[in-house]
Amino acid sequence: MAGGGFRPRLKSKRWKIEREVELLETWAEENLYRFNESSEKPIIVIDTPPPYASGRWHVGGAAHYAQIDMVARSFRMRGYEVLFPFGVDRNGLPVEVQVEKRYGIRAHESDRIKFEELCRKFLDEIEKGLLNIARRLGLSCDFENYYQTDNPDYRRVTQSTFIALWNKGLIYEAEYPVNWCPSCRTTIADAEVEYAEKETKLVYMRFKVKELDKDIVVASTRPELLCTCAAVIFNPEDERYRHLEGLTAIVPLYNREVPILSHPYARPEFGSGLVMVCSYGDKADIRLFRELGLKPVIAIDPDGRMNANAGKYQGLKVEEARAKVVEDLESAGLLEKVETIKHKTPICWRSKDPIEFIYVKEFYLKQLDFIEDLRRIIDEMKFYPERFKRLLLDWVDSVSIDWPISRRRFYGTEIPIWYCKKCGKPNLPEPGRYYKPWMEKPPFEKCRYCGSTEFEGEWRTLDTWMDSSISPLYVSGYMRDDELFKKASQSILRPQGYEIIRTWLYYTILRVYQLLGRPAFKYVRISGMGLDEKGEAMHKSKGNVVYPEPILEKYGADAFRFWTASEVKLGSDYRYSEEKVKAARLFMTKLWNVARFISSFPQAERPSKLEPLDEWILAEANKLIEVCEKDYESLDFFEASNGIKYFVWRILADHYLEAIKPRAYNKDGRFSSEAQRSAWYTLHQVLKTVLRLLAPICPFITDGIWRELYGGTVHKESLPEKIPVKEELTNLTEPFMKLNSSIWRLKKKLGLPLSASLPGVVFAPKCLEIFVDDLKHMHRLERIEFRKPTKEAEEIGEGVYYTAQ
RNA sequence: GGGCCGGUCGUCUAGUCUGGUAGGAUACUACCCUUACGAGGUAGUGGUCGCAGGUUCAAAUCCUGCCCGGCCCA
Repeated sequence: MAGGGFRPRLKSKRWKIEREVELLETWAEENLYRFNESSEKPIIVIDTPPPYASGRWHVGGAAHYAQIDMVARSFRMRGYEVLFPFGVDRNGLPVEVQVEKRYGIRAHESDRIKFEELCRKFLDEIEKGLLNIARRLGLSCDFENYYQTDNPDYRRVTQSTFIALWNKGLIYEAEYPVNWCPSCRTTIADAEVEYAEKETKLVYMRFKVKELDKDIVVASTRPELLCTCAAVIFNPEDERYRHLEGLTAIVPLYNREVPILSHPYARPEFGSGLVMVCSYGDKADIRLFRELGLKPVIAIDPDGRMNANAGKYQGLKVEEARAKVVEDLESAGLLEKVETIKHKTPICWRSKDPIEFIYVKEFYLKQLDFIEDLRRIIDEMKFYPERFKRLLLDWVDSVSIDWPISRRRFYGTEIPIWYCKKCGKPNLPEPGRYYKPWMEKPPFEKCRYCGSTEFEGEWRTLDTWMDSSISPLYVSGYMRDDELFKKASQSILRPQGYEIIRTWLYYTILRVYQLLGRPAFKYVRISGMGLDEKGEAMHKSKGNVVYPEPILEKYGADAFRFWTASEVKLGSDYRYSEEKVKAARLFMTKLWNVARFISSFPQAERPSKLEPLDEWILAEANKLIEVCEKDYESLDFFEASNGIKYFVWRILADHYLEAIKPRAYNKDGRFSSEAQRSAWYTLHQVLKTVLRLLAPICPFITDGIWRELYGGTVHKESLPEKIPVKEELTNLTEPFMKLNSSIWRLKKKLGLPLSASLPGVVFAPKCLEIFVDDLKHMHRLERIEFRKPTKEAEEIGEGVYYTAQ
């Protein structure tokens, strides 16, 4: 074989992006990622976040799913049977809002059956796009069996869990003040409330004190709630108002008498230090009414208008009433002044409109009773990174009311209840099928309480988190495949972003605990958010959304995936940057060409004795294996991807490949055939190691190379095992690389091309003597000595000397 | 007001747990044309590590206070 004739088996000079699409087809044909239920391997279930089908994925979303796929693939290569389902979340308010917008209709005024159809049509369109991009990213899910949270089977399971919890006595109906979104016309849970800093007017109003012939000034941002004012409070420490304790204030415009009390909630420095307590301006009001034993008056209707309790303001919207009240106070001489302040206002997470607190009868799921248990079982789950466990526990600690689970909306899982027309009591069906009480006859004849036969079906739906919070149960076979459920349900991994810890994660843990009495997850993996190039969250309204499709087309899915793996450590927010995807693409080219070079040489058996340099690169490869294993075990890809890149580019390509070229080609037979075969063996060994380590991150190029050079698919391989070599050889890496750099620098200084021979003597560190043959030919050295340099020798690098004589 | 995360070459970041020459990517400059790769290679320019104190022989790293940005909770 000496003397040339080496041609790369990989022909193209570059990894072609079209090959990715071909490989997708190959994988599909080969059913490569099918879950084998009867496998003997340990099972891991990945509770993939079902993306919400109300919009397209931006690069952050796509990156997140690519990472989850890396988790799935790395588990597969670590010897697990991986159940990696793909689901689409299609329930709930967001889609209704979009459909209302698109068709200019209001759900409350539309025919429900038609409205449902419009929602489904809209969802189908969006879903198609989601599935396309998910496939194109190379997600190794079983796309033939993806689930939808609005299909009858999923809704059947949601309803069954509702019925089960009802039978356990965990669900009750009650009339409490709730967070109410007037524009969505529904109750929302605390977890769905956001806060926005808004400019608000702080209105200073004059109240008369009945017992004294004197006015007091009360400041409020909600003057329209004067009609509900039930008390005026001041801070007990506040000297200014101590004398008012127990007196009576007279509410302006309404002339109602209310007590003046002291309570620490009033902050002396805010406004005048006097606060009016209304039902209900904010959450604190709710608490104060309860603590002070006040009687609430409700003045706002579900559609956000003032009712009869507001007197002359009846029928006005909240903002209109506010302006009118201020006007009237002014003309009555009761307005002291108005200040503009910044104020955190609670808003609805979907409509972004301010929420109100009104009395509504809703169904509640008990959660306060479970706080202690939740704390305990959360502690049993393993979090990556660990710090996010704290975040969840903090949320658990802040839960203060039970979870309102009924929604006055339409596109969701129906609450499976029929009310007896005679006695009004709720009758629930047996679990087992999907019920639509608003349009179906009940599956029973008589009321179980009074025996009457006339029923009225419940029209409301469930909070969509009632559906989402059973996703791990659904995918692991709960109520669908008992065999699978038994094997799989205690080994579930939840990957998700930190922004839905208090919703999806919290609710799932609560629900699974209530249903099964055990932790929902073994592992929880929490990732950061994808931001734009400036580091800001992407929002349609901000116009800074970047979509992944053109990027995948331009740079390929592997480059995109490599970018997301190597950008930041797990848990940190990551910025999208086209420059970085481009850089990842360059690495794909580099890897391809490394493989292309290696593909010039035949695969050889391990020779009885490896050349020292070959053993050294294998020792470095072993180190890389360790780094990757550790990273994959912690469900992260940052260290692995960067380690692989550094190894392939900076160590393997720059130093090892350059060093062994003379020996691998062995053009004039200066090396023994055994030494040559040692290089051949090592080259392929190292390439195979790299391909297997990188396969979870870049499944296309690694499989492309593997199939062409080694046959079969890399995706059926395990992660590589270390090859037994002397590990301490890695101590030579730094001196070896420094020596090479020194000589390259020297040749440059002397104006010699790198291919020229070097006439003088190089003095190198003693430890590198074992590489002498390779070093000589690599740099075309006349003489290299591993001893103390002579006096004339000049230092050309750390520990490296040269003299022309 | 409280909690968490972050502030490091022009830009994006690693290093902080476990103190010891601040590493990479990108951009920029010069050179090379070496039988895998010019979508390469080699070499180079560029940093008072947010600010002020403290501990230490030694601080990007540990401690205290402050400033700025983001997120979450009151």
